[in-house]
Amino acid sequence: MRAPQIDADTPKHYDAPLARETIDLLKLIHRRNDAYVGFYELGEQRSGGFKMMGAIKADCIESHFSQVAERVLGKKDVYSTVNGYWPGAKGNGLPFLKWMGKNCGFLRALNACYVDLDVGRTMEDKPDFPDSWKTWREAMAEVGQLADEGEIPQPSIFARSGRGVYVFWLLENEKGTGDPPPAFSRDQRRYKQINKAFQKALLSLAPDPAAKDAARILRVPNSEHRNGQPVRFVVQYLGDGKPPTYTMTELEEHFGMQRKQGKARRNQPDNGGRGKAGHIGLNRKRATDLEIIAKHGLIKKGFRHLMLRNYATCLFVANEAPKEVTNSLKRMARKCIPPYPSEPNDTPLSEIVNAVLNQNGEERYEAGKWKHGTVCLQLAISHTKARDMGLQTIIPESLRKERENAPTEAQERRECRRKWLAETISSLSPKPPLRVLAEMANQAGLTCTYQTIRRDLKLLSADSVQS
DNA sequence: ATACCTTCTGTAACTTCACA
DNA sequence: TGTGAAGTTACAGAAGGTAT
Repeated sequence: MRAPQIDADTPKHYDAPLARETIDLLKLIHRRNDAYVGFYELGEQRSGGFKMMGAIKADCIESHFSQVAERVLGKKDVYSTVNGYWPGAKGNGLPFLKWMGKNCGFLRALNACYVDLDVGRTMEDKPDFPDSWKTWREAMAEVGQLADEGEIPQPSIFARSGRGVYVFWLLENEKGTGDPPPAFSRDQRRYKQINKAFQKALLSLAPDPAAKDAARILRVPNSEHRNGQPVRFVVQYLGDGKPPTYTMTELEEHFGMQRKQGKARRNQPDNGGRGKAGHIGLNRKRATDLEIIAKHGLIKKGFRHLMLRNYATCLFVANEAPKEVTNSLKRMARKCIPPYPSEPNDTPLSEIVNAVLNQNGEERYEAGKWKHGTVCLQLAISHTKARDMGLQTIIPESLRKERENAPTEAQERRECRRKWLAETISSLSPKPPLRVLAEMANQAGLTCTYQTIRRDLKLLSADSVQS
């Protein structure tokens, strides 16, 4: 077994083979090079909370584990982050940090889903939870059995946490690069749901219901529980000599989880939010809208040059290749009324493309600041016209307001349910009990519980008193 | 970009009531 | 006094919105 690479002047007061194994395990979990793994220890008093030992950049674990090794290997109550963190702008790129923010806002990579099985308890510890009296060996065997039966995906890593058991399922992104997925807030939501599904599937093994968040820290491999028991990780190598990895979609599909499609959030990057991705998304939409507008013959003399330039800018910002920008611009020019160019002094299309391609960042930023409402006025796109054409973003102010104020899915569902309820109770006397009404609503396809029916009835009666 | 707030709904435990 | 049905309440969690 190779010894870990450590600084020559670092005193070696820890077990080298153990360090080697710990480094390998940490590297297996923390695969995104620019994300950080944080190490924490409990203060003298248990109530003292967690104290930061430091954080290591994932691709520097090999060279910098020595910075924490002495305080981790064989030591009691030391923890590390399951997932990878962004260290803040100041620390970004440094191999080792003394301090790093630890909350879900700083997460960068979702390395692994996990469950924490609170087994290994005694009858005296947990008299009401017989499941928790199982030993760690029994728990691991039962998890393995469930995986073999296909109830849960095969775990990537089992770990004896000193008393109970951790089980990990390594994650990979949807791109197939093998890196873990990013940790945007929507991904963190999915992550929690998947961890919850694992808990549900392992309900007979006393899963800790609180341990499902992405910001969690768990005991470091080869450290010790405060009871003196070692923390040992075991990787499950399958047929190809690697532990299994999963995309979040695969895990969601395994558990039959349906992704909720709520009303899109304003700040989602692909929906015109801030940042580079937001610009790309917005300009894609703008380009699509301009294509629709051109198809309807609304780009007329006087605004052709302006709109063609706008269109080229959109395509360019949306990362289209220069050749594609030129081709698309030619297609759009043919749809103008009359087709562009039509006069001898009309700027050639190639010049429009070049002007856009040669803009510097600031000029491009300024060029992108055109107002959708103004364009609608210029091209005579009315509220109804914009709606009928199915435009997404180049729409008059009035339509934007209307869309902003449109009811959410939940509001629409509620209105529908209340209407049904008002009609139903007016035809029934006496009023059926809440639970019966809820059952009737469910049969009518209006899924809800009796508490919801109760609230609806309360509001309906308040409305009738007012009117 | 983020934390914080509001709204909506479900879960679960509780209270109230009628009736034997 | 026990039982079950019905109503009430607290709280959690997710979605969505907003202020900074």
